[in-house]
Amino acid sequence: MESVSAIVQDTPGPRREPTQKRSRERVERMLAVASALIAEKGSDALRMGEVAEKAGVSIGSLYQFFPDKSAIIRALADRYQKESEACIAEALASVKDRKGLEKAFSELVDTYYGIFLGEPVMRDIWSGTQADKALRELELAHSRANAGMLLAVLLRLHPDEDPASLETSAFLIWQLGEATMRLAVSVDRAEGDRLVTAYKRMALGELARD
Amino acid sequence: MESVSAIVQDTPGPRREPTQKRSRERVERMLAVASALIAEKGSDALRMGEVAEKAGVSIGSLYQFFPDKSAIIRALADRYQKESEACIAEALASVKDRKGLEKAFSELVDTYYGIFLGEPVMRDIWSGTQADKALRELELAHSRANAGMLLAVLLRLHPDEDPASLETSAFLIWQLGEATMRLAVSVDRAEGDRLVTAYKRMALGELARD
DNA sequence: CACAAACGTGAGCAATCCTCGCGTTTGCAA
DNA sequence: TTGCAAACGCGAGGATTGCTCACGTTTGTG
Repeated sequence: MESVSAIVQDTPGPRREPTQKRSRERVERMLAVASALIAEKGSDALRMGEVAEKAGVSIGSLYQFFPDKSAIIRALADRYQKESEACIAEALASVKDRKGLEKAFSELVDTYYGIFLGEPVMRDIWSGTQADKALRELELAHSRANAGMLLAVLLRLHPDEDPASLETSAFLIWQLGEATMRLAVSVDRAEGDRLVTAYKRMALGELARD
Repeated sequence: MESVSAIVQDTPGPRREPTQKRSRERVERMLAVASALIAEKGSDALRMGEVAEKAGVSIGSLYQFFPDKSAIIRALADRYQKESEACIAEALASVKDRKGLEKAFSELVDTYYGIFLGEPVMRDIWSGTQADKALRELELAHSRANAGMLLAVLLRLHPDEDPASLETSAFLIWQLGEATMRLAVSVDRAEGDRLVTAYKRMALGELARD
């Protein structure tokens, strides 16, 4: 938690935190504009000058709250991560046995796939196209956090299994799930659906391993 | 094959093909310098001016043979792909039955992992950090070609299986293998080894599906 | 030897990220 | 109310870097 927020905001140096109501609204506008521009043209084509102009602020104001371009993207990524965490927690909350885990996992994958298909910004940010070290580290931190929720269930269901082995399984299953999502949304819909189905089969096989 | 070479060289517009011996040697120097710089500082930090300077050529000469920065990286990627293809073909050549496939696949994964660990340039290029559309397409084309070799074996071993389903399996297994490699080399060695082992288990499970 | 095509050059253009010095507004305590 | 420090806001311009282009040089060929 601590380290994640550090990656989100503080990499090149601290920036002013908006304390007044006026500037908080301005920051919201900046993020909204950035999100719209990424949805439209992709994060590679995001231009700081355009964000400032469309948000009705100066370039200087933009840099008062975001230390660099990547910080805007990381801030957006962090919002999506909060939604993801809630979504995963809800899906896994009521799991009581292996059968329940399989059902919950399968539905979670479908939900995630739907989110990936429907959220162009999230898709763009996590499309593995980021030449940005801080963003890669943030993604890894998010992924570990998400895998951790899966691990918690596995530890509960398999208390006599080697915890380190379960952790590796959970982490890999989660990472490969994200890789599958990225791949599935980059090919046509029919192939994407088949890939997600095949992934679920592979992941469930690993989850069923005793 | 046709489309791959198109992605490698011709995206922003054709450039001169080196016909004289002298210029071929110069192009080799440019690629060697670029490779060394990527190994040292990563492809994000590759500077065209530095490549030209260290190769002892002018910036203009560099752009006569590579239409843009990404073309240099794609040219290097293409060389590694040729090695990969040979490596995969050799590993899968003598597969006669399912048992043989499992052994060959397992060894192939180990070999690939070793290559990833030992080749900083290849690791960097395929680290999923490329904000470069042409390079992403090239990676997909390479991956489909490699998955195709695995598919050929599967079709041979399972002639009565649905070919479309086998193709999806082969493609996903290959893509997730590459994802696992990228992940494994980005964490510490011990965790990387565990992840590769877990991946092999998952992939072999999918390969054994009848 | 003439000449066309390939080769080689580097100053400089254009795009873009980000800084910095300075003016303005806000909240608050006296 | 008023004085003031801190927060806010601004945008010209510094710095970097990918890439172009007009021109000079070398090479192969009839």
